[in-house]
Amino acid sequence: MPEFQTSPGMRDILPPDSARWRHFVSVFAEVVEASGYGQIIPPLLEDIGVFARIGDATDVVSKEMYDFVDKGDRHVALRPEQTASVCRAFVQHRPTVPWKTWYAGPNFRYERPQRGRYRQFDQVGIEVLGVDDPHLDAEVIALGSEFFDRLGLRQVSLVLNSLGEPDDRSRYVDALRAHFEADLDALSDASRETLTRNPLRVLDSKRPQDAPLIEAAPRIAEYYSDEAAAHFDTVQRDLRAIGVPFVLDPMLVRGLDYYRRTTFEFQAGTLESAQNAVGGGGRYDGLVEDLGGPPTPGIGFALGVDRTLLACDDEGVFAAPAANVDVFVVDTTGGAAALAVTTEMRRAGLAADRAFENRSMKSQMKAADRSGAAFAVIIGSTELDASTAVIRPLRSDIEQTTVDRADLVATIQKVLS
RNA sequence: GUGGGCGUAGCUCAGCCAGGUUAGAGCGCCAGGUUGUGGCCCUGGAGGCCGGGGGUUCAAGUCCCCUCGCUCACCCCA
Repeated sequence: MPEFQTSPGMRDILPPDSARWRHFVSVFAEVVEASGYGQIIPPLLEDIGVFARIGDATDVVSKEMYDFVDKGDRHVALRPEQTASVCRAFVQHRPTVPWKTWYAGPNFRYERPQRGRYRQFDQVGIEVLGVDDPHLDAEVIALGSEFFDRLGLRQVSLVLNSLGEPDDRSRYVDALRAHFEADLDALSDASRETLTRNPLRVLDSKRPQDAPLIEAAPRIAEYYSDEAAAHFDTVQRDLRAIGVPFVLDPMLVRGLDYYRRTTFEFQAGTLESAQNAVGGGGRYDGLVEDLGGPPTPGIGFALGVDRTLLACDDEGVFAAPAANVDVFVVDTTGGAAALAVTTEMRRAGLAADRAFENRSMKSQMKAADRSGAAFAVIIGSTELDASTAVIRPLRSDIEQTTVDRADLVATIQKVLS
């Protein structure tokens, strides 16, 4: 074992995996920028107070924060998510609304790593601030669906719920607590523990023991105000109108305290139970105010890059990695000719690679094969003396040809097209 | 934070239960067979303090304890 390895829950993304990582982000950027969203790049580090507003009842804040005191005695934390940062930025810069933003980048949570869960994990997402309109909820949700579609992932389902207005939500939480406390013995130990911190999350328990009591629990819909009910109705009608399939789940309660009204989650059908959520979001109308700004409605979602890529693997979305280069230059005369030829090709816009250390032709040809290049250009002493080069197709049975060095780049460009 | 499984070559793993001379395989890598040509085949080579520490023993990759790491699950979340 080497002396140094990646810290727990951190990992290197190596080629060729890094290529699909970049592809993922660029597809996302295409989808949301075509809908008027602009990229925001918040810092990785914020005053810990920014994230504390996510909610004391959440593990994300209470146990999983990567926080420390810096040399200036500031208590800071690596961001566990980006929504709070976006809201902080809104309060700080006061852009005109609607403020439609997207982001991509790593977040940090100090948890035990497992499949699809890392301490440093990447998310892409969008946030819209300053608009209280159910049609926006529908747009945001639809963009998430559109992205998975564009990525090529098929088995993703959209789960939808509404937590009601804050008042509705708190009346419901009270009712839930009363319901569970009336029959505390029937609840699992873990859920009893959850109940004291956040009664809503008991609904999320997957323990069979809890199923009957959860089934018998009051439903959030019974506590909606007229406004909340109307808002949610419109969102559902919108989604049907534009052909975005979804399933309602009154038990969908998202983990972060700031959610209210519309909440949703994207679940991958190929991933097993607990880690099947590849993305989630909802309204967080009070968050900007909590951070010291004016009352401002907000909605957004975040998608987990790692988990979505796991789902992509299961569906074989990224089949064969593409070749890195068009041409591989084999030079058995010392290597200077390969330098000249690859440089000329690169300046002409071709992707070209070569071997070093003056290896044998056999060795260089093997490297050419491995590179995935469509053609090898071979320069030996004969070609060097005659100012020519051999063009050898590597992916077909076509005969190799010899061309003048002066015509080499033009010829390659022609055969590649 | 809790529990299970696993740490042996660059990678995937065998060997451990029933300790015994020099620790293996496949793939990958390098070289040669092929004095100018990749893939297929053949031959050879490099590459291991068997995760680390302690213990038992004449003897430990193998048994025991501790520790670190990875992994899966719980919890929580993306």
